[in-house]
Amino acid sequence: MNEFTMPTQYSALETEGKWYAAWEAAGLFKPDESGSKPIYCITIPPPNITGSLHMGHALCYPLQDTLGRYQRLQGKNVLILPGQDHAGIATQSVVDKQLKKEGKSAAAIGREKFVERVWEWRKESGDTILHQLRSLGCAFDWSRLRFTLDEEYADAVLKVFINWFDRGLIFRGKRVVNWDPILQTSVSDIETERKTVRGKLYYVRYPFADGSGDVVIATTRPETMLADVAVAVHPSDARYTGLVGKYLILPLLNRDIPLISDIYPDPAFGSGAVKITPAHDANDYQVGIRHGLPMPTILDERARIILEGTKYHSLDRLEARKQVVADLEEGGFLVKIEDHEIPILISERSGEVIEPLLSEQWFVDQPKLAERVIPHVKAGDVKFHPPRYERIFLDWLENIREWCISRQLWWGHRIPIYYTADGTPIAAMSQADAEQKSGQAIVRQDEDVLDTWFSSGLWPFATLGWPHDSSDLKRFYPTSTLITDRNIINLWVARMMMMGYDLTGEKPFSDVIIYATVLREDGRRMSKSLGTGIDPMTIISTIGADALRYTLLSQTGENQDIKYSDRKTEEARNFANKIWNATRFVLLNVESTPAEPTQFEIVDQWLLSRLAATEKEVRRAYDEFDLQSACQALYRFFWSEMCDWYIEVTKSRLANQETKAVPQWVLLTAINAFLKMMHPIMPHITEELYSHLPLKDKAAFIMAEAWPQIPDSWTNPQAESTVERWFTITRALRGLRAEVGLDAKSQIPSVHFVGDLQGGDAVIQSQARASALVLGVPTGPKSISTTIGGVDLYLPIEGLIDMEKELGRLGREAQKTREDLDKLQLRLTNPQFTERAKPEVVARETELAAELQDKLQKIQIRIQLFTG
RNA sequence: GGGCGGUUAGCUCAGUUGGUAGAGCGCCUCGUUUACACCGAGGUGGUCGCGGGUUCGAGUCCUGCACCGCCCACCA
Repeated sequence: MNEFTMPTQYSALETEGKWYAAWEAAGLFKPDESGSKPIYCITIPPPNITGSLHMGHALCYPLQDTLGRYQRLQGKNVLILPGQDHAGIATQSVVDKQLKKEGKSAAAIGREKFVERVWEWRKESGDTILHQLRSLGCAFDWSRLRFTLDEEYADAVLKVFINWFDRGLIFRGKRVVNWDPILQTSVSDIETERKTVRGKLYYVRYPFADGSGDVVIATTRPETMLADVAVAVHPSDARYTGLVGKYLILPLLNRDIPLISDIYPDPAFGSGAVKITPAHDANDYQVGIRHGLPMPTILDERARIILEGTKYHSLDRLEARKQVVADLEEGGFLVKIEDHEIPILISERSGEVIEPLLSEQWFVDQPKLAERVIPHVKAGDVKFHPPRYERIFLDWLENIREWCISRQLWWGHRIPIYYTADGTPIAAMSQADAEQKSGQAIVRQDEDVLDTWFSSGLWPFATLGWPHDSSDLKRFYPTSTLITDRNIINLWVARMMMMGYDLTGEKPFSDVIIYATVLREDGRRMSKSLGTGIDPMTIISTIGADALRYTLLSQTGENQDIKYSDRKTEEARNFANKIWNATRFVLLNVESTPAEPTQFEIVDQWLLSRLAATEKEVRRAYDEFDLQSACQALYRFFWSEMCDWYIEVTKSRLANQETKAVPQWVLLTAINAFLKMMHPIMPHITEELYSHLPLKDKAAFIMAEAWPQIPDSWTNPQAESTVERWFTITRALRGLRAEVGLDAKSQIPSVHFVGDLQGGDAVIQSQARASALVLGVPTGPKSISTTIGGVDLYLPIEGLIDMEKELGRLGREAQKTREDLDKLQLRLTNPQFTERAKPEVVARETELAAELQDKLQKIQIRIQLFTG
């Protein structure tokens, strides 16, 4: 396709596909293997293999691609390393559901077959999202693709476990953990969500064993009384003075339990007495520990009651609640029921209410690891963008707790713990290793797998070959930038920091960018389950990846949320079309690169100066991850300055053989620079247009180009202010003609002016479409007029317009001017202002007041002329 | 309960160290000029959430409050 066959509408669909293949074939996604260029590296947040592209991804991954492309243009050796996360719980759920549909179950087919089955599933449909990232234009190095269950990666994970186990950073313990009764595994605190629901508060009477009255307790979960081992009251609570130490009869089960004293109960809440169920409540567990209480468990892994020989046995927890309440009532133990707001924990994965459950799990000593990270963050070794997230991050690290890393799943890294006959745990890479290590026979391996975040915490270095001293690790680690969303700052970023500092001795990355959440236009969340999501692939296949990228990236700054809307993608599409057509215009007018001119006109200098300013701003914006400003600067330069003004002003010069060389050169230079600066955000269209530019020295791809080098000498404030004054005058003239209803196309016979046009006569005349500019006040016919930038403009309009209307307009203008002037004078006559304000401010406002004064006088004269 | 972000034109948002409020879209008027109607020209539109304070001067700084959103938190 050459410029003459370029259609007048840009078709993203025809353009985008071909370039991705071309870049990849040219090896542009891979870093240089040799050379001394500075390094830029991102290991992308690995999407889940179960995932498919959503709007969050459509922001996150192009953002990383944009930074990578920018850094390439800046001459860096760039590696953007892609990968995928095995996503333990999510993936296991998917396959579980499939099995269920087939009438099978994981339990029935067994661990080995199940894991095989998951691998099969991954082969078939686990790569969907990787293909989608390609259609977004992401220039990732697919030759280095990593998966958290790759053999090498898995090796690294196990080594970390063993290392930490041997150092005492990993230990086994019996704790109350968050149990998900649907997934039937423990989940960590940060994988749960707190909610408040309307519920009931039950007041229950526990009689004293000696028949001397009773104690009333309040509970939201009466069914757990079946596992009560005590009732606690606060030591300062006068109501219970002298009663502590006595025994109570646990209703329904008729067991004796002690009344104990502990600081946990809040005397102001309920009756001040709390039933203690250590195995099914984290707080009660602490009380149980403090008092050495027994900790019977009465719920199984599906949250059913396990109490052989009672009527409650095998009831679901909610069924059991009804039964217990009914029985309490019947037995006369139920005092009252109140409505109550109950805080509950929801498992983020299954949506099920979490059951606190006492069980044996593996833990990581996070407080110890965090200690090492905190000073580095405080010292600024790792910077957050926006910076407010640093505080949030540190707060969490400073209050961090143990991390439960064992999951009762099959899909994942199986915990490398082997037990000898006497139950001693040995951490080793294999059973053989364990036997060698312990000198004993191994009877079994731990059944659990590791929390997915344990393995993804190693991402920035395990993907580069750690723990081996690989050349990639040496060259690309520490990585440069991490881009992620705020929901996983604690879940993932913190883990990478702790693991990175502990295992590599270095920070995993220098900058952490937290990007905005993409909401719907109405401000609601996009959610697949609610059907409120918008599929990015649909957008890509209608208006193109570039437009989608621009839509999201042009809203990306320090904001917390951005709203997606079709109107915005339309804007982006229009911008792409504008870029297409303006370039098309230039190509129609420029057949080859002219030599660099030695003489420029002022408008040329103006555009080059604007280009210089734009380049500076865009570079600053990219460097500070402020893509919003980058887009704004590029949009303004291209559309307002280059298209609306420079091209329009220059058309006549381009039509003339004698004068066309200079504007041709300027336009080509501006477009070339613009396309490079725009390329990181809109890679396809810029690559396409670049390929058509008739440049002498040109890289094979814009992607492999260098960032535009703008000479300092192009910065020309003088030219900028002069030319912008011409434009202001032009706009004023256009305004005058529109005011009186003259067609925009028709020529005005002549415009009179008084004042200095600073060489802008020709530009003003042509852009305002006047057939002549005449110096001096028009003598004969009546005119409409205005004063702008120190120039009085007169448009003779006798017979063309309604004189009454014009008088009205002049009256309004006079009034507005007077109001402005009054405000200013009020300030200028205030000694407080003239004495305390900065002298330059006073000077400027004094000058402005003089101008307004002058303008007002002239308007008044015109009114007189008109009426006279 | 604690913390963070937001509140500026009908809509979505910019607004640098305090110095007469901006963009895009929408709306209105005009327009088939050697790119582009996914366009061009002009215009309408804002007591900058509310109340105090600092200052000659506040969208911008301080302080209360309201509303929206997010995060953290062991009250049965």
